[in-house]
Amino acid sequence: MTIVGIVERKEREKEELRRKIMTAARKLFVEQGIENTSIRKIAEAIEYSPTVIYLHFPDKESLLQEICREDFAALHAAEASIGRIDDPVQKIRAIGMAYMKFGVEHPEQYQLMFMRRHAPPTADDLKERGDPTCDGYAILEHAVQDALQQGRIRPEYRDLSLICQTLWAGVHGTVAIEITMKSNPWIQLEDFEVRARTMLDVLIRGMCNNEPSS
Amino acid sequence: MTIVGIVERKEREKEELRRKIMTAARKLFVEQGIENTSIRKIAEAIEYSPTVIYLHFPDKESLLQEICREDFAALHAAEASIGRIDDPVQKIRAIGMAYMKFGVEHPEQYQLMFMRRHAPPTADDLKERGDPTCDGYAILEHAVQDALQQGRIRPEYRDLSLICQTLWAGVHGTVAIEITMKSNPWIQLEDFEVRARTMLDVLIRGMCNNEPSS
DNA sequence: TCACTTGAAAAACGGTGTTAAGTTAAATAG
DNA sequence: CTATTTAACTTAACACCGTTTTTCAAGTGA
Repeated sequence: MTIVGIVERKEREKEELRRKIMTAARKLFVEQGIENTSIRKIAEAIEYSPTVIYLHFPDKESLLQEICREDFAALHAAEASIGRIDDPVQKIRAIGMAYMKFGVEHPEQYQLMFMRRHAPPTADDLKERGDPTCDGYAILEHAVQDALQQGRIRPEYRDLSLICQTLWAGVHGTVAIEITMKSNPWIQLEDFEVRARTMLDVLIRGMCNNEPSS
Repeated sequence: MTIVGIVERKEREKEELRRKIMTAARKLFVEQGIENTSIRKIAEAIEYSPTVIYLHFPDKESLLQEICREDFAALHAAEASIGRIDDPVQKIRAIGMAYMKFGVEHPEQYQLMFMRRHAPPTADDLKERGDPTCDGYAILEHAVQDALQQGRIRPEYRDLSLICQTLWAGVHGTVAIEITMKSNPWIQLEDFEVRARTMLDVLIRGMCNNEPSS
């Protein structure tokens, strides 16, 4: 006769192993880079055979996406941790700064999230759960919405998502260049802090009505 | 007795094969994507054994970089083909547009050039030839220099390379997002043309002194 | 005890970049 | 003309990779 708890213990163990895989994988990503991290190395790190990974994830891409999902949550948390800022333009600035800071402090995760072509939508995945990226994106959208409503945005920009995507492109470009070109001997980049601040200044000045500059 | 021409013919043939490898490789990159292009596939395309490629390039990375170098020349040509524009700010706008156009029209090449971490500098390569990227970059630098001298840049921006890198980050972000996120079902991007134009407007308005907007 | 499910591992498949060892044809020297 | 060297090229192999199939052993239910 089977004790009731036994199946629960099994599920718990299974979940534990899944977690073990994901944390080991992320650790390897961060320490050795994404393309140097193989299924076999992950398996070795957790002291299991490579095949057990396939009992928890259909393929490597899914494992990546699952890690990605958690990292999106981390980015969301970073943005959400910004205290209440009443001035929506200052809020936008703070969000942009938090975004870029996250990017350079977690370059491997950032590459996973924003610098890889994503796999086509598997239809299942489409309905299963909401867009993982939109949490963080929604925070920006909200701030921009506020700015729009308070008449802080220049009149020629009325399209919310166009504004957001332009801001996003600016900060993304700054982070992406830092990650990609940091080790490039041909280009000597200015200090990242300075570039980040300059980008935000330029974007905000270019999009917003003239206000007392920060 | 050795005919003089014979060694030259050999060199010519060797150079021909080298060219054949590079054009086949680029063709495969463009048609099937970078990560789907293997040494073996390139070899098959030119109807030689895989090893012959290693007689012309020390490794795959070097082949990539060599192709990269040619593509930088193409980008340079695209920027250089811009006609003479006297207004330096308009010139900057045109350069930015040409850059972004090149990026979306040659996404695989663009990824090769600007969206991969480059290998560490092999010391030999350092002295051998100049920076391949600086040709295109120099054009932008020149235009910004003009704008600076003509007092078209806001007084808070005096550092030439900081200005250039900020502009670059903006247009790069726009292109990179287009390439990476085009196939992402979660995000529906605005029309690329619109985003590109908006980015340039915002950057220029944010950096330049107020002038009659274009 | 015996059949059956289940979790994990071993082995294998087809692919990758790369290297070492052969082969073969051309160019040279005597 | 013939022998030898050289160069171009291929074949075979190595060590990886992601993934699938097969095998195995331990636990479960009757």
